[in-house]
Amino acid sequence: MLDKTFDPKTVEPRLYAAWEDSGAFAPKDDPSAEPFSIVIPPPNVTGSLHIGHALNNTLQDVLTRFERMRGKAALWLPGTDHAGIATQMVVERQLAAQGNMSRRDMTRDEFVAKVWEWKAQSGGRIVHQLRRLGASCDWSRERFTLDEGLSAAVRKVFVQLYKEKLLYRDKRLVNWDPQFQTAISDLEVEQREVDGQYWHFAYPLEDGSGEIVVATTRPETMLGDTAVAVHPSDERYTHLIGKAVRLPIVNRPIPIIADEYPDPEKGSGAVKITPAHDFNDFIVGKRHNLPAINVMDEFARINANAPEAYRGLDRFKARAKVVEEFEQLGLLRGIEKTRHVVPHGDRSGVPVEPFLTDQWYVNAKVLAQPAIKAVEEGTTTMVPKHWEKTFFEWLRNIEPWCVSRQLWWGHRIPAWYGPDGKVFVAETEAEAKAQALEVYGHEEPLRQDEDVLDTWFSSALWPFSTLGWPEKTGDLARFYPTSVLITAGDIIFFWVARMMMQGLHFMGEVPFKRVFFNALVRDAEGKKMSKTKGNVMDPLELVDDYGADALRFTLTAMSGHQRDIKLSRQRIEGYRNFGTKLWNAARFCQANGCERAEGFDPAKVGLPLNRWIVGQTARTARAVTEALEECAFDDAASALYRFIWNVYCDWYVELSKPILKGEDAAAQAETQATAAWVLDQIMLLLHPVMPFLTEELWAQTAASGAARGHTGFLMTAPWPQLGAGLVDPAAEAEIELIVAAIREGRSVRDELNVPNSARPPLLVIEADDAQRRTLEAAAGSIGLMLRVSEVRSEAAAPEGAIPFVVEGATLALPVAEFIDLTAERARLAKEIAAHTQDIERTAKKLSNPDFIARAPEEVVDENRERLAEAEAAKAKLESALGRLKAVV
RNA sequence: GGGCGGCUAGCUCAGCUGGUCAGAGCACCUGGUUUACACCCAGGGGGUCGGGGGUUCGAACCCCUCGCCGCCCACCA
Repeated sequence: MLDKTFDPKTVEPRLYAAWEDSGAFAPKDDPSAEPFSIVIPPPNVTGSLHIGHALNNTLQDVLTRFERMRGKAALWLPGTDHAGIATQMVVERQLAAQGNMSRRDMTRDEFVAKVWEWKAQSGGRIVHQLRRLGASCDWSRERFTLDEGLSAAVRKVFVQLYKEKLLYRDKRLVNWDPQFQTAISDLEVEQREVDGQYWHFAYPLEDGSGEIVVATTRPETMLGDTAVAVHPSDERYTHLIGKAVRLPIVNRPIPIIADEYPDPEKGSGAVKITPAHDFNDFIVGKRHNLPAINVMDEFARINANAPEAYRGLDRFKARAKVVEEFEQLGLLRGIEKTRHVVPHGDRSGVPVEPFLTDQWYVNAKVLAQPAIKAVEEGTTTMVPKHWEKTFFEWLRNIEPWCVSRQLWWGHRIPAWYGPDGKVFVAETEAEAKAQALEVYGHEEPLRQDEDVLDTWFSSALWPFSTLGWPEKTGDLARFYPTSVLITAGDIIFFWVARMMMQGLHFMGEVPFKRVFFNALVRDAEGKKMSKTKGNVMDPLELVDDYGADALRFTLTAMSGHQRDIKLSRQRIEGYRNFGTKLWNAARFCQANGCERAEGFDPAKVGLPLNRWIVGQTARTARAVTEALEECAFDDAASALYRFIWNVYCDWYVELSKPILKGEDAAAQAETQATAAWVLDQIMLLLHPVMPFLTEELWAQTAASGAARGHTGFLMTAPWPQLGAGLVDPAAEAEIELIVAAIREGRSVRDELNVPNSARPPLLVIEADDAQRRTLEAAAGSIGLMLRVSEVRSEAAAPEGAIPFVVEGATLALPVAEFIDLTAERARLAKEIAAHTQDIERTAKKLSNPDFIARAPEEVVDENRERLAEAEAAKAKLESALGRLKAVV
């Protein structure tokens, strides 16, 4: 006998180990099986499982398990990302904590060795946490973005793009993170609104004839000013164009130039131009051939290009000093408080500095075109659809992608420099040397580029590099393009778009046919979870408290097309209860001898109740299948929930009780077999979402084993394929009538406060023969569920009987002695009012000639029927009310 | 400034290509020791579908407009 409740704590680890040991997570070898593949969004190797991962990976597992059961060769390929900056930070922090040793106190090789050491010890914790969720990844294929195969892929891509001139080295302004002393890409810059001020500085004219006032929020950059720009149409300054100002402090003459860039409406209309420290100024500088004077070093300290007194000063100290000096010089014309946005490094949190350096760039504009086209043509589709707009918006306005990082942890850039600075890009040093030999005619020492690649450069290759590319592996041939990508929307640019670009470029095919963007999980109040707010929900803790299945079902059920999910413990608890409900239904079946019968054919059952539940099962199987095919996870979950709880448990099990406990052996046997068969279908259909509970039930209902035609795990059992032929409309009509009679009858009893102990008969007053037969045949169930003594036909409702109308039939409960007449009058009046409203609305519609003329015929007919039914029901109730009044 | 989402019962949300579409779960109220389940069962109350306008025989659903809420992108003169 099953325990009273399912115990996830003991079952989950046991089952997971058993699945994993059995090899069931690997795709089956059968070459005729259709492939299905998902590559995991590789979590940072430093990461630990958060609720967003739980959502994302639950959905991947649901699809993987579903497709595996459907007989496909299903591969869910796991792995982790080396996460350049994040990991380097973690290890640096750890080093600092341990022995005050900084990365800069050791060689690059020593530091990288430390990181690997760290990775071996504590990296990849997250992949173990994924197992707790039940993730059926093929761990034998697990990859890491820095492992040898993936590194080879990175080098090959770099070299090829370079040869194709889609990757190049360029000196231009980058977003520089002074905290980490590295360039970062546009996407890693976060705009934060902060308090700041404008300082208005007067720059004296060289000829002593006056001054021109400029405003700035970054006074320290004036040390690198090389011009002052005014708008050509700005009459205030026309006469100054071509003259020069003498830059204070620096004491350098710089020209006043005319350019379209300054906005005469803003500030003084004159703008200081610092090409080396401002993106707009850089462009202006190019136009006018201005020198770009870089006045900072990689720590954002003032460098030797500035006057002596400033050298070595931090940018903010320099700022204060510049302001002070302007004041002393009597050239400070004003200070104005402002609130403005300042770009910050998303990892470091410090303001980034536009910085003039040599970096490697990818020509994303070119690579973007096929990616745009693939989505436009639907080769790759996005769910929810609106993400496609976001995708297009970014790709159509894409800028060159800065891919070099001044870090140590990552893929070292495969470029070598000769003594004269000539660059040789090659997959190996040997090749680079060979190239150099060609050029120089003799051997020259080469120096490899110190930088590493943006982490996302390797992530972009993930869908094919993990399958073995550039080798022509069997996996690559079989599983690329992958079937679907499930990811969070916040990395659509970082990752999804770049995979599209690289996948199309190197494989000639999209990396995935469909992308599902899962929502962002927030707390119950809708706030973003964060450690500082203390509202983080730890998925592992939730698994401990409610079981993995409850969490999985919750996340699945809530993952509609919303942008975010508000998660509460209460929800999870509700779905935990759902699991228990099913568990107990199985327990009921077990206690009542419900086992699969050898050779059981659902199409051949005879009892209407059984024909009905078989049909409902077929409908549900179809609904769940279709939903999962469309990534409509919430629809799948709600179809399951409804069927299991509100159909199988609430009605089928209840209605079957008299049969199971009754005398008719044939009916009993058929019902036992049917109940067990349906329960099996339920386990199968629910398994992708609740794998543990269903697998355990499957094992514990082993009495059905032989008849199942499948030995071994539920997770490898075939997905139900139930034809529409199993739906029997006649059986449906019968059960619907019984259900409606019980519902209505209960409502009557409750509203009139008929005591539970009362056992009146249910009288069938007006009904067609079929209805009469159905109700009488179901007397056992109705008796039990409606607490009536019998179901019997009667020509007319006796005095004081309470009538109610169901599917056009009039039934009555003779309970006059128990009831409060006032309550009954109120009940009847309420019913009548509801019908009256319906009648009015429908009649109004039907009296509209335009409606009759223009609405489709079936809609008109439908309304006519509806009106007739409502009028009939109302009439019956009114006569009942009339009789009631007569009695009083 | 540009773009995107959302605004439906107290709360969280379903309602796809306009015609039983006004729903579900939770919460709430009432009643239940019916041997599957109190992590349960039965019944009940509750919404002029953000405001306004329009298209239509008919709009929560389509169009326009306004209003909030949230997100993304751009933007340190």
